[in-house]
Amino acid sequence: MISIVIGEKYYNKDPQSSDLGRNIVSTAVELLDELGFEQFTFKKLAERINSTEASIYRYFDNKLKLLVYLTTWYWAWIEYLIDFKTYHILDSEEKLKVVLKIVCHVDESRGSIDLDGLNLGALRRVVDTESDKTYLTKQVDEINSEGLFTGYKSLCHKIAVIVSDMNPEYKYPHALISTMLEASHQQAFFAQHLPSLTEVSKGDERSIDSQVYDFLLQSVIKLIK
Amino acid sequence: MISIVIGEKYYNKDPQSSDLGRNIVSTAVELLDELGFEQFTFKKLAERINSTEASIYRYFDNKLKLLVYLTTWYWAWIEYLIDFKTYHILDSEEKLKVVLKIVCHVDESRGSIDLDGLNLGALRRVVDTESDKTYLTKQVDEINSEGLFTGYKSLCHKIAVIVSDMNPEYKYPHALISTMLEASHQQAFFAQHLPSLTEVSKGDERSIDSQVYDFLLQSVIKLIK
DNA sequence: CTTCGTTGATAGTATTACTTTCAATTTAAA
DNA sequence: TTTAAATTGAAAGTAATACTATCAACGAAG
Repeated sequence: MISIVIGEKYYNKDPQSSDLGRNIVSTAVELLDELGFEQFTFKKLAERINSTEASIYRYFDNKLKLLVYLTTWYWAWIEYLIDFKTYHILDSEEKLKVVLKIVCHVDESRGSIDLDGLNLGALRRVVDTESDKTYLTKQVDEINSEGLFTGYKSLCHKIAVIVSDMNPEYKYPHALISTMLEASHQQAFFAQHLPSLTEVSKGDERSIDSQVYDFLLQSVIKLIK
Repeated sequence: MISIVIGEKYYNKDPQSSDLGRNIVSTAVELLDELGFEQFTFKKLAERINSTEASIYRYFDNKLKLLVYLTTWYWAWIEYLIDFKTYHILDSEEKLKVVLKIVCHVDESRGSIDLDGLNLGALRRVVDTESDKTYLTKQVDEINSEGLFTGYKSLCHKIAVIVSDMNPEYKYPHALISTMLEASHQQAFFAQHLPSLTEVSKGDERSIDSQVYDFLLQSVIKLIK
């Protein structure tokens, strides 16, 4: 039994320390998935869990911070999966393939898996659609100076190291990986909502996830070599 | 003297048809640049131009639609520049280079250029930071079905055609170009606010814009061949 | 001279994003 | 076992947001 632990700078009171806290987090994921970040409010969340706005504010300053907490949890989980599934792999290229599969959710068992009581399918959709909003705000520098983006940075760096390992001459390992991580969301989103922006297609016999994987793997490998 | 014309589905009343309308649009760009989309309101805009909320609502349904209008204007302008600067070029690779230069704002004369009374520097920053919010919302499908994303789609397609021209075998022209267009914002943003996510650096002797251009050009060319 | 269209001014509503206070209850410590 | 501390719920309040509606003043066009 594993558990993702998130540092205290993300919240006022550790949501993992109480039933109410865990309930706030897991219900927030589902409500964000249903309503989207803009329509999501602490009031609605409070109603859903039969609690009050004031109680939720005791855990999180505001909904942006809650979103930052959730995305950090998500990236920490991805990083855990990477460590777990690649620690025995020696070949860098093989390692990179596994990493991209994890990032693109290829080979993932269907249905809504739960970990720490979180609906991972919903969390993934929330991250796909909303995670960019954690930094596309005038508060970026403030949030960043509090160290709240270290989860994403750490993941990006971990993968960039594999890239540098494959080709120490390659000039843009971090730029490449941040671009690819973003593309993994975007291409899946475009396939669903703006299909003319991508060849990745809902109608294809292969899943969207494996098409995105195909696109990213092919791109990354070719660029590094 | 040229002028970018935006279709009527984007507004209730054509902002180009009156002083007030033009003032709304040009001041909106500056206010969005200053405050960011979340803090920007029609009330604040009305105060800045000594008008009223009600008057602004006569032009635009809400601030999302205004943002969609502005990004559409921006992409239309980029597309105009592409047509203008590449129509005499026969070689596809040469064409693509020019296109990427335009997209990355390389060779652009410094200072805040004005076109149609718009502060293009501010508009560009707004597009870099806020444009993703036009589609990362639960209203995507609705907005898309009204045809309001055709500007971006058309630009993406225009560049994808050049890619297909260079290599008809390449499988992902649209996916590649949408990824690169997004990366052109992101990498510039990361260099400014989250520098550990990219090798593009403020401290470099070359401008951020030309570093991003270098990264994108090198990537795109290598992937197509 | 009249009518239409545009804008400004004012007011009003429901919702959001919080903060504050207080009482009830549960938990943990002495 | 009592006592104090921490947690939550309940209720109320505030300033701002995202609108909508009404009406009067004004200028331009017929």
